[in-house]
Amino acid sequence: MKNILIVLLGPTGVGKTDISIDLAALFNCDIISADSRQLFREMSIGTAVPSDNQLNTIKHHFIRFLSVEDYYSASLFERDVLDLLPRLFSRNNIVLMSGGSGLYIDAVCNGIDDIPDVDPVVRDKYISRYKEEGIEGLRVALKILDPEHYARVDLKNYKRIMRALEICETAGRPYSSFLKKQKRKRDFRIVKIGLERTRDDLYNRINSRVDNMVKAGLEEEARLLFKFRNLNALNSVGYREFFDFFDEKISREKAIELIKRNSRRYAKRQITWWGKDKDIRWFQPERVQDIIEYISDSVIAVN
RNA sequence: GGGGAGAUACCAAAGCGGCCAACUGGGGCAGACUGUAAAUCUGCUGGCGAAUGCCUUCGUAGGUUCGAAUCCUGCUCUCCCCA
Repeated sequence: MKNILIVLLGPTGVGKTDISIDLAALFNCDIISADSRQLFREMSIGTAVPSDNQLNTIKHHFIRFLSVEDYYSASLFERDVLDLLPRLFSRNNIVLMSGGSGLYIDAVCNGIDDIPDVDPVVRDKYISRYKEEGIEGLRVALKILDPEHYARVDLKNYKRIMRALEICETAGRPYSSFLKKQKRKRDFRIVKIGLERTRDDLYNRINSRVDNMVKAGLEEEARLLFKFRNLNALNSVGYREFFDFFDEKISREKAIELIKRNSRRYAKRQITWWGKDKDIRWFQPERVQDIIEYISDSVIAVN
């Protein structure tokens, strides 16, 4: 096990991109982006993809390789990354994965259970059931189809219930029967590095980054994607708020304000997500030198 | 100078004698989350406490009352109208 996957994570706006470029240049490795929105080629300003310059210096994977109309998921990401890694490791025993999508990172590090794909017809069926009967209708159905999961899910979260129902119906057996929750063994070492800042610092950076995105033409980008507004990829901070502005539901100023707030909230959720992961070693972004040392020590420990 | 309106927790804003530590919204904080995850959902938000609870609040100083954010008086400040 002399191959190492360095995972650089942290909330939006901490400064992952710049550091990942520096680290990749130093260790001469590629970067795997673990970001569920940078996947899409039609989106770039609002998703803060690395600059052209950065993309030209370091080889990035999983950035802008899909269309917003394509389906993608954490498990596909796991599969694709695991397919790619052997090739990257054959050139260098270090690979850097950088991103903020916790579930995607989790899928690569620990694996995600095999669950059948959902039949779109079934999905539509439950969506309309939700529309007609509300969450109560979904609960009733789940209680019958999967009492075990019913006892455990957040019964106020319709997406959770819906997903379970979809699986129950397409698979013909309870959703809970698929959840093994076993960590997959990987044939490479994983070193998780988290970037952290004080809350004030982070929020200030997020706020001004949004201003910069707007200056860079976020509104125009959103306008071009307006027609895709119902696609999941566009249910993203920075776009949905502008869509509401285009619909004249809110003012432009309000939209920008909400983008900032929602970005802050997103960052908070990311921090909560990683809070319980004891394997993460946290660093202030200014301490790049410490990060480099930490990585070097890990490499030595492996060899 | 004269007349009127108002001062409520981080902000906005209800409450107008007891059910008020105080509706609601915003902001914030904390958390959940195995497939749409930049999504979806939950709790908390005067202080102390695990909790029954206790302590300090509704500009400020007094007063009325068994009891006041709510009524009365003085003071301070803000806003509006007339001059």
